[in-house]
Amino acid sequence: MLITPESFAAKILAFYQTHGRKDLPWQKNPTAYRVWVSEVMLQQTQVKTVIPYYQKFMRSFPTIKALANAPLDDVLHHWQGLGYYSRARNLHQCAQKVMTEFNGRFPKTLAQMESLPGIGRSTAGAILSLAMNRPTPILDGNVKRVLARVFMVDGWYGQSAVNKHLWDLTSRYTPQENTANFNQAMMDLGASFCSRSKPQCEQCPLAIDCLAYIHGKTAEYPHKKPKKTIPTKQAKMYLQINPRQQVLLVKRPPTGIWGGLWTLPQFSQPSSIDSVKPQSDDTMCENLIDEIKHTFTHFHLHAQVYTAPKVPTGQSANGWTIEETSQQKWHNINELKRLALPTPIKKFLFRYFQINE
DNA sequence: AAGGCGTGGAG
DNA sequence: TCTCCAAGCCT
Repeated sequence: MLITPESFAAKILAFYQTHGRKDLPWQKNPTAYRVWVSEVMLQQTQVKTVIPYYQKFMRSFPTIKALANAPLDDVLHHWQGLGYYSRARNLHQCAQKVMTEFNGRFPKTLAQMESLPGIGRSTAGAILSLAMNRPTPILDGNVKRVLARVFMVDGWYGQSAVNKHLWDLTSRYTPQENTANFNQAMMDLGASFCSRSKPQCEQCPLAIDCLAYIHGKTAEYPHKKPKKTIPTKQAKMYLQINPRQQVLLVKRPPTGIWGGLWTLPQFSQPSSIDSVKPQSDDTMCENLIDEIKHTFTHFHLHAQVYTAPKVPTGQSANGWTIEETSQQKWHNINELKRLALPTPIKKFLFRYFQINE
């Protein structure tokens, strides 16, 4: 016998009263702007990581108008270290769109909300429910985990059929009343008792209704994503300093890895061959000074950093190709801390030039 | 429909 | 040290 939506909502709302989080920075006077910024920052990012970014961001861009009028580079700088930088670009574009197309106020329908860049179905639902108390469901990782266990949903989240099933479930079980508290509580339950590992089912209000718990299979749900070995990309980076003590940096194209951020001029091997080591060309007078190893979601980066009097241009030997860039510029050393730099590049540069922070 | 897109915390 | 993956969206 499946739990009814009424009973489900009642239990979750009771949980909200006793265990719900009510003091997060974006929860005091939760305007659409505040909820939106927090929700975008929280995409695939933990609360603890987000909080300091959120607070600094709000001090710098207190209103959507201020955000829309800010240079994109400033927004990217505030996003430095958070990752998934297209979020910052979309956030900026979205602010401008809300200003010009919606007179500076977020729309109130789900369809209009979802039409905005960087706002998908779940983020739209979160803004509408948490900031406007409209009865829209959400489906973030926490809600997915709770539902996958309570209803023993088979399959991995990445499969569209599974995602659709979970959307059907959250739509059916999200109440029309008190939707804000319900949605917040579902996320809080998923983040606390119904955690990924070692869930505390004895304390969960849904324990007696939870199919996974009843069958002793909470550890099996949600199903894990199939693991794949990710490739390693080799790269050569060049640290070039001119007589005025400036360093040459390139701005990466808007899309792709590290989109819009400043990094070192870089040669890459399109195909990953782990055994092939890049070879220094003596005529270039290169000096290997450091090595950068960094792991992304879908590949490892293994880069050698060289100092060179001049960065090689065009097609290099052995199939090494220069990475596409949108812009290049000499930067003063003392201005590096104002730029949006990828984390491993920032660590290298700050270490090399002995910059603090 | 499945893969691209960051980083750091947890175990 | 290594694996897994977190308040997803876009293409």
